[in-house]
Amino acid sequence: MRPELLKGHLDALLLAVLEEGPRHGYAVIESLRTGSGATIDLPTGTVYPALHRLERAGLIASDWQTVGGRRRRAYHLTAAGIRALGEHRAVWDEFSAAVTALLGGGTRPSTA
Amino acid sequence: MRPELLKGHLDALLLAVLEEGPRHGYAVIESLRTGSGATIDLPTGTVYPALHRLERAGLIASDWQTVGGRRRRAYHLTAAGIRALGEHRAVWDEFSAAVTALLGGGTRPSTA
DNA sequence: TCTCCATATGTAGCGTCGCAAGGTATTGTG
DNA sequence: CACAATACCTTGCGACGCTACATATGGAGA
Repeated sequence: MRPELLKGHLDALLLAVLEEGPRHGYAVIESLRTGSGATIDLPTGTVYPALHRLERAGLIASDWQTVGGRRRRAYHLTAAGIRALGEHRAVWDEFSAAVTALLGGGTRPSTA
Repeated sequence: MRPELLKGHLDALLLAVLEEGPRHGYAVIESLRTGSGATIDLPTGTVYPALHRLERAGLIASDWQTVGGRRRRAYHLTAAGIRALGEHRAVWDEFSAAVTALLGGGTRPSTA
């Protein structure tokens, strides 16, 4: 699928994944892929900067761990992040409803 | 709502509106607003360049009209545009299903 | 008549942000 | 010793929606 479709929705997805529990970057990518049926499969160059952005914004926080000699950075939601996730969900509901309505308005043949 | 959410979906919406019948730019904006319950309310600086892009891509075509002394440019779908709209619908279905699944995965409290 | 708004179209430049590409380091395997 | 998998990071590009501005006509109101 065209990648730019994500624009503006990435933050919501990252927050939603972290709501299920703390994850490090690599694991976040895994969760997105499995949770979406392989539809959402993001490169590290997309996810890591996005996580940094969210941390800078105070929506998530991180702790460094060392597991088997490898350094990991585990992210978890902050209170502000939980709030933001709620807003994102509301925005997504409204946006997706609007787009679905407009796209289905013509002949909607697929639903048959 | 945040505007960048549209990224990548604008073309689909424009094609869908034009599927209902030929429209000029101003009317396209109107149709999007009314068809989405005022959620999708786009500035002309967004819509006109997008229509030009779609025409350059061969997905829509235009005819100049003069109605009441005012020049209008009426756009209509081409065969390629109809095909593209179908693909856009499929992509949207997959994308929105994936995002909805991921966003609802945690606690989904709103649906009660 | 003059002004102002709605209609109707257009462009230039900016900012955002996802992505491709490249880079570092460790553990384990052959 | 080489190579893959794990795990992290950054630079720079490109796409594209938006703000702001510019232009022109018709009709309503002062």
